[in-house]
Amino acid sequence: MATQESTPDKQQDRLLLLDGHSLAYRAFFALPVENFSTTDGQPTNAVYGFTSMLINVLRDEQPTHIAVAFDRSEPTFRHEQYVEYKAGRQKTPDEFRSQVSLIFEVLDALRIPRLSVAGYEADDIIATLATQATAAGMQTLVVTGDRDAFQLVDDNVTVLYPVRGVSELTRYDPAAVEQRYGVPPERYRELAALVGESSDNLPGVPGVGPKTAAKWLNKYGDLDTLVAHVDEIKGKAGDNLREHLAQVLRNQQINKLDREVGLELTPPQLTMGRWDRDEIHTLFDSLQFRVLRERLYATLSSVEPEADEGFEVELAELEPGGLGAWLAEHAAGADRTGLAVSGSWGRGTGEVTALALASPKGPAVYLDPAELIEDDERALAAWLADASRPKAIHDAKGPMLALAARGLSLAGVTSDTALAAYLALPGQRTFDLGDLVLRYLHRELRDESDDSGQLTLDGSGEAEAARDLAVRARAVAELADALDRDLERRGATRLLHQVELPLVGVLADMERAGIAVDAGHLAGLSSSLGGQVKEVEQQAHAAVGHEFNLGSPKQVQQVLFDELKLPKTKRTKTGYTTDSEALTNLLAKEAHPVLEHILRWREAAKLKSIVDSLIPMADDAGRIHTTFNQMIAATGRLSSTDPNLQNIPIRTAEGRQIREAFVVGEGYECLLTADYSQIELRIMAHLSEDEALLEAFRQRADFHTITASRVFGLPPEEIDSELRARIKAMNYGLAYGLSAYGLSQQLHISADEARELMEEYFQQFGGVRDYLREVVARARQDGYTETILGRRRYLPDLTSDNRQRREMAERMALNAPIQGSAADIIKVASLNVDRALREHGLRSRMLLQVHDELVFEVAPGELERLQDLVREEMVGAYDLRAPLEVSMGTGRTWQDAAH
DNA sequence: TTTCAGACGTA
DNA sequence: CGTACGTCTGAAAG
Repeated sequence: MATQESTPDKQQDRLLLLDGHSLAYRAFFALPVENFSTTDGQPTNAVYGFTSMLINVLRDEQPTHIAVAFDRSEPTFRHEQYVEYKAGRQKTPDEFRSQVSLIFEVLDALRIPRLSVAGYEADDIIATLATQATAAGMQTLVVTGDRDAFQLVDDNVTVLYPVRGVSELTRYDPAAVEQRYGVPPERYRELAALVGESSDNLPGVPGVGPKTAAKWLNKYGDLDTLVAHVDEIKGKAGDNLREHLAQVLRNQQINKLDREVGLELTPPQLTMGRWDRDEIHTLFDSLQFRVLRERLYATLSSVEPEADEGFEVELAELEPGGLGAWLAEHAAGADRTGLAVSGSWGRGTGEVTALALASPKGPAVYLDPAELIEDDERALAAWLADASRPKAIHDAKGPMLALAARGLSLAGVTSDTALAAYLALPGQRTFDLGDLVLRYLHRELRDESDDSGQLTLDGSGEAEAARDLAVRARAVAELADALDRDLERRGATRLLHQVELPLVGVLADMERAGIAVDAGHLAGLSSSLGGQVKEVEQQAHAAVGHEFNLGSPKQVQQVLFDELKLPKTKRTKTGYTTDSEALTNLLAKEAHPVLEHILRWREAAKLKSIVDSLIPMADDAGRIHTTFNQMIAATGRLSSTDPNLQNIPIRTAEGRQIREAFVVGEGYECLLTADYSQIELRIMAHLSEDEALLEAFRQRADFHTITASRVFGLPPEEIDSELRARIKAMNYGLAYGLSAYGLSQQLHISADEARELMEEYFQQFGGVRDYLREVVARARQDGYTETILGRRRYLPDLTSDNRQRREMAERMALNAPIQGSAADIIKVASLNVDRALREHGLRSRMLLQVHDELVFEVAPGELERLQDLVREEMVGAYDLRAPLEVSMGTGRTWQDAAH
């Protein structure tokens, strides 16, 4: 017996056994073959699903031993016992058969042993190996889509059974089997014999399901005893049992797994060999598995032990006045200095409590700006503002605001590690320095210097805080280098250096400027809306005859559906929706006055809450400062918080009154708004190169009318508002992955009409359809989409076997290049406008960015020059095949400046 | 106090 | 069964 492989374990060996056929077969039916084929037509859905599952289970279970068992095509001993075994099964489709050898190739490339024995099924091989593994003191994990394997489950053997496709595995240990089937694993065979297994053509007792079978087995203890007492069973089920007893006993024979198959390898020999990276690369390339390849590499590297070192810092102790010399010695070269700032920031300002600089060579310094003497402060200011002194910092905007509040400016930031990580991982919502350091450097964000703790200044936490900040500065410096390499690999270096990094300062300036509000106007709105809310509330209560909370969807549901018995609306997780769309539809069917009251109340209450949230936001100068977040939106857009000034109402007249509260500030002449017209549609035309769509833009008349005129074959003047509205919905909906069903809902037309409309649209604009298809197919291959500036969005769900998730990812893939390219363009425009304002020495300033709109505060006498400059920079931000157009408006208030 | 769901504001 | 966000509110969970 070969025993040299088995190690007297300090940690128990874990054997992973997979049933190759059953898993591949599952994958084959779970993944649509249209989406999983190579460009030359080889179907890969089964290989893909199998390999994906294999990678996941390697990652999650980290087995020490592994093998994959396969069935043979020859008949098995079960056929000898029962000729009808597995009869009536559909012949395996050719598309599946051709993939089995590909799976062999994958396993061979990964050096994973595969086993099959003539006359036996994969299950028997697995049963044999699991039995031997237990005897050898190993833990076994069986991954299979065949329920017969549940009979193997015990304290040492666990079955992982796929649910819903191939992406999720349920763990069956003895307790889980018992909970699911009501019998312990050793009784599972007996239960299956009673219930039957249709896929094996083993009929059970008619009318007996798992529940009844479990009840019987639990009552009598086991199948033999049940058989002995078969005459006691009452009812129809009892009659059926007696009638089908022979069948049950035969089932029990057949579903018993053979644990003594003769095999060439024993469990301790089932090790994963050293695999060749190049071989994997070539194979996965030929299968066009780019995403999977990355996942595989990530999985195999994650198996490597995670180093848990910290950082060493040598903290310099400076004499007062010594900073200039220290900086000259340690932070004057072309190498990057790590910078960490502590303090607080927000609402366009901030406060620095401390700084740490980690020099490229090693020594670090900790500074309390409040305690610096004038010379040192001057040296620090000069160094921070010196663009030729490269710096790395994590999330620079806040520190910039805090530094600015002390009159310090920050330049020369060649890496913002948070921003860089956002470009690498745009779907992530937070970019914690500690997490990134762990991910990229495999290190912990903690002090590991020999002398740590030695340098206690006064027993307070100050020394520790100093070291912590210095560690952050050192970590940022090292992380910046790792991220530089990562971004280079992802093709995002230019985007970082030419767009995102310079934008940080522009955003900080906008936040610092804020926008003036008319406090009196807001107060007036609040009270008038408050009056309306109260009034409508009373009307609503009167209409139903009692009080209820209009703000509670739950109570509204109760009133509408329980008390008033109005027709049920679309389901939500917890009940029936009461959203405005549903209530409006309800109103058309069954007008009850309370419906209107609810709608009006909601509208007024929403507006009031916006107004009331704005009022306390104004600073002493009467200005409101938002915070722009540059690292939230997965598409590359900015977002705005605290307050969100990107969703100030504009659609309704009442809402627009809120815009009137945003006014030009003292010392300025007026507000100017400039927005791109139909930027997303222009981008769609540009990317698709659809000639008809490009031509529609060239005509420079109303775009929706022109496109409608093409679709309906009518001259533009005969396009009424109804027809225009339909095509407008199409035009916009396309970029969101709108379906015929969705279109029909939105336009209140039948699904057939909607389908026809889409058909007619694509007859004229077929290039758009081709483009949208292509963009998804390409993203599936690459694993990501890309904008015009190379901003990526990673969409692993494009290959999910869950239809809902996959289709969601497909819509994201359609939209991301369009929305993201628009974000790229307005970012470039903001940068160029900002630069031009300074070059021309204008005092006017940029205040807000609202996705396709920029808002400016115009200094006296500068309006005309500003308009020219803004138009030029916005139009020139990117050369689209459907050239960018900008419309502008001016006025005392944001509302007046609308156009 | 925190978290979730539902509703609704914007592009 | 149309993308991307943020905020408010009530209600449930801690």
